[in-house]
Amino acid sequence: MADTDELLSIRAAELYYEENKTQDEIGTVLRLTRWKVGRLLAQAKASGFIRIEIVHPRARRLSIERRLREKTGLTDAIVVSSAGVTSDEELQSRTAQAAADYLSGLRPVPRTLGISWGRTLHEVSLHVAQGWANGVNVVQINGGVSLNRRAGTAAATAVTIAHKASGAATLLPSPAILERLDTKNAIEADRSVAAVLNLGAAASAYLFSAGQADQNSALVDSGYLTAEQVAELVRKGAVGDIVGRYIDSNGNIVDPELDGRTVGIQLEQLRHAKTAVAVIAGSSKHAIARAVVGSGLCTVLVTDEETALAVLGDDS
Amino acid sequence: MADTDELLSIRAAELYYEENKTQDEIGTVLRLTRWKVGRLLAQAKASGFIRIEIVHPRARRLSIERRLREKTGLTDAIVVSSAGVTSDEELQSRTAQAAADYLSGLRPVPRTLGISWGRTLHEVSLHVAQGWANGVNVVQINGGVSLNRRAGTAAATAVTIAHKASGAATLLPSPAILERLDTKNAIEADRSVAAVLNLGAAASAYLFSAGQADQNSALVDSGYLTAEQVAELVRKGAVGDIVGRYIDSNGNIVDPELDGRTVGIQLEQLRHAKTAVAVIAGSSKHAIARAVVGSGLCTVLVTDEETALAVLGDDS
DNA sequence: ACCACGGATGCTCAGGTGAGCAACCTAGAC
DNA sequence: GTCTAGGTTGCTCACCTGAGCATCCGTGGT
Repeated sequence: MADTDELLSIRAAELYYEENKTQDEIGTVLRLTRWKVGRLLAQAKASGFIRIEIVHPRARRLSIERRLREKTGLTDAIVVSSAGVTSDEELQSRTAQAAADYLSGLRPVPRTLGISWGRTLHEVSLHVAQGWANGVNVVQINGGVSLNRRAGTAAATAVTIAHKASGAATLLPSPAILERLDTKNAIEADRSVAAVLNLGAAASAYLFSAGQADQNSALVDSGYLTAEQVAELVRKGAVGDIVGRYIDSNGNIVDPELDGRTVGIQLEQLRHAKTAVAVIAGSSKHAIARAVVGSGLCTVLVTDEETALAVLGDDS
Repeated sequence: MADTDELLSIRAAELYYEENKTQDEIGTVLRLTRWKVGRLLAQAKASGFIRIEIVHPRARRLSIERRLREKTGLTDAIVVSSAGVTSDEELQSRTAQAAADYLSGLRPVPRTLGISWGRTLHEVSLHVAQGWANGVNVVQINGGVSLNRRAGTAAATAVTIAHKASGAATLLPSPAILERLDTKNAIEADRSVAAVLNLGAAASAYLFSAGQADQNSALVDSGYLTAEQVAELVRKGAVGDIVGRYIDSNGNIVDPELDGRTVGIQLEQLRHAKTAVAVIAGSSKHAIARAVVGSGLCTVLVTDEETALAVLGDDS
């Protein structure tokens, strides 16, 4: 009987959703009362046989967003749907788009926006709409100018976002990581650098991404670290980096010595920020995303469906 | 504007389908009238952004079935959904189940049912429900006893189906293909074989599957043909076989000489049958399915979603 | 044989929703 | 400036649908 009912509920669902017949008509076809049909349909839904997906690059998963807000202490969460996505690139592009959208809608509009740099942030900058705000100044919060492969990408990111909001960009004229601690101290003490760091520390909102801890990291790519150094960090528990600083799954600095040579905003400053938007997408970044959210390094997370589920601990 | 509307329709769809809010509530959230929301929703549906799938082993694709009936001359078509299917085996199992279901519901109940043999048909026999009919006699319509690897599978298929309908099974005591034409003529002339062939020719319904033309064919497996012979048939245009006879994409016999040595029902007899049910599933059988349906070799097709679309010519 | 009980069934009724229609903008032609 | 055609908007109304409720039925206990 339960078996018959299950089969019937499937037949009813086919007629209802595929052929869009009315429950009454289905009743006639299957020789049931329309109330029975309604109950079968409800049963089919409850059993999870009916899957409704919104297939669109801009589609979001509100239910996952809600769960994220509730389970973690996030102020807000944006989760893009991965329905119909085939490549990781597409997923990252969708997420970048969503981050750009979120930035445009951010209220109050930040007077100063602190940003990091990287592939993700650059893509966000491209998706931001012209005139998304009026007079937002953008300041880089971690070092890294001009060493990376396509020189100027980091600068372009900040400039583009600022320009599209009729604001000015302030670049941080320093490498991301210095080889010697005293060099780092010296450069931080330099007036031009210190001013930018202070500006960054006082930003009204932050937008940053994260890197996974492996040889594909942007820091390796840019020549600040070697693949071996990253492997060593992983051995010490690193799951990835944000603003150039490697953290473990609890959000703690993995290598204080290395961190001491890293120029940019302190994690504690991010942790105490009113608005810190992390944009993290892709299957390789589940661990770092979990660490960032779990240790309160951001107040807003923009991510993809799978990463969001990983953060929630819903994956196997 | 069109862009804004598209985005709005996605937002509306999220709230409607994921959060199941009412159109009125959505109107309040998005600052729209409820009619506008209704139109956005309709637009989202029309644009194909809303995908509703019924995820269940017994789910069918009624819309494809209808198109098949309309576009081809089929009396009936059963198309199982491939939503959530990962392996070809699962797809074939679902299709076999559907064929068994169809057989049970076939009206008028056939007094004599002619069947072929093979992996697919065997699986159908397992899925047929005990007592699916009362007093249906089953007769094999093509040769092939006991030569195949697991001897007796062909016989078991017929016996099982007959037994479950409280009927008797009549086996065709002959190889599928003979090496010499005169041996074939002699065996056909033998009274015990001729009687079965006549019985098969007079069956009130037929149920058969199809094989693809490659080295994985059941006929190769059973030792009736070598892989080289099949390759030669393919060179001549063969796309697969039904009841042991290889046909090209137009449904014509590929090799009349070989066909002359094949024991079993003639294709013309199938073509003129009132009820001929073909069960064909799996990605490797798209071509043969198209040939069978296109040349009127069956009146009913039981298949999977992808194969059905291939038959309709919807694939690239 | 009788009764109590849980689950299924059919119904009422209050919303929710889509089709169809009139009013209204808007943009271009003259 | 005026007019017209096409598209959009807000609305009515009839229909569809889900929640809640009374009833029925079969089962197991006494």
